[in-house]
Amino acid sequence: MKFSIEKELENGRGRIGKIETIHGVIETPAFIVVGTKSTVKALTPEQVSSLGAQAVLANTYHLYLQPGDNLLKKAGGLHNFMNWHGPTFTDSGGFQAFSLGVAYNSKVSKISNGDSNSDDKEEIEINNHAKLVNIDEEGIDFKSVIDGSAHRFTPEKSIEIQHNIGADIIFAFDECTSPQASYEYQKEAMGRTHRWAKRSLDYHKSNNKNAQALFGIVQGGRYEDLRKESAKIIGEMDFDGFGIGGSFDKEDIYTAVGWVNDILPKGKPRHLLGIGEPIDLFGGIENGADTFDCVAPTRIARNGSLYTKDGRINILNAKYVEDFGKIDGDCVCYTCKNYTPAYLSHLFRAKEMLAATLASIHNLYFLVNLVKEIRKSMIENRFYEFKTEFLGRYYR
RNA sequence: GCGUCGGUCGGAUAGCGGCUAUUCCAGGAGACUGUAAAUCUCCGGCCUUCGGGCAUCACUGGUUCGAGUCCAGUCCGACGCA
Repeated sequence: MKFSIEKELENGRGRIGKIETIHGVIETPAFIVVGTKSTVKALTPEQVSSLGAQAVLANTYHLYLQPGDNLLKKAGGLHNFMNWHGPTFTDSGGFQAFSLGVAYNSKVSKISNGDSNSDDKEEIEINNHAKLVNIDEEGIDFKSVIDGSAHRFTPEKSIEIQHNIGADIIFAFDECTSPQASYEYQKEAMGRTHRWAKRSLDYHKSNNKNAQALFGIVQGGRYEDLRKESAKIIGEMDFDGFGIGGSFDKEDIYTAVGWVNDILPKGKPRHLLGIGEPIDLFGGIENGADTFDCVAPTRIARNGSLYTKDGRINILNAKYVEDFGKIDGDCVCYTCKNYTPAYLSHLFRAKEMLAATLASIHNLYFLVNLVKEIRKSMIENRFYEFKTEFLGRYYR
């Protein structure tokens, strides 16, 4: 993998660049499409490609459980198996430390809106009994979400699995924490993530035969001193690039990204893990993130929500039943060019599978294209104007 | 005409003398940020000073401290017999 910066944002940390992999180039900044189980839900790779996506991110935990990383190896790797021949990423399974841990069976999101009350703490207590993970210094015991069977991930194991899966860019094994975790816990988990980063890197260096790139992951929650410490420690390790992970406060994701990116080495790419609301993309790019991934566009699509330039809409609302106009104004995606709100409304109400496909195409196009527009605005030195104009309309 | 069974929210249901009338679907709204997710949450008689108050199980009476539930009659429906 090779990364180059072509231009930097004036009065900001942003950059325009490109990541070159043996499976193709990613022009950054870029929105990476999530395909957890080696498929972008509801879409064929041809559809993903034709809506403009440059790369796909799959998940180590899920593919390890099903169909198994050895099967992917036999299939000739992720690209061949899923018939996506562009660049790919795999997440390390570190997010599942959170989603199947304290977040299991709860409403806790990795993005906190600030207010934490006693009810939440009570909920966390309950979840400690239900959770499917147990974390110790050496690694994480996971229970399978498929059949409840027990599995153990260590940094070495995660990298071994990712080598078998064969994505172009892979991530160090980390622990994604809850935004509600205490400072003390964030610090403890961060220290563990740093030790795991070193072990991930060591294992990778001595076993990487396929020119895969390894990204280290910065943690530290919402605390400035921890974020900076993490960026320094991870940034000094010999990774090919970096992920910025973990939990954030909704209002200052960008602030935290800025703290980190001022410390990380400039010449290597930075991936902001799991972030992807329009406002977050502007904030992340402005503060020096190069790539993003997020389940939101495909998940909310399947649940009937669509991005429009005037904000999110719920196509299941009664007002769309007889709306034969446009879904999103002058949008040129396949869905908008060919179908009306009334038709999508019908497909969702009738629970037809095409609903998920058409909505996913639109939402992915919306975000992929938004990042491309942001990139273009940076090239043309009008990033701030574009940001003000877009967000002013989106959140009006 | 006789007999049997039955009428509970838009539909389908539970409820077998007692407290807030159950559940599913349809309907209305909301949520979703490195996917446990084609998922989840809330609303659904009227009034309210937000404490609560008043209704309601086809209809009319009755029994009872208390009735969707028991009794009688009426209306409606299904089935059976003529």
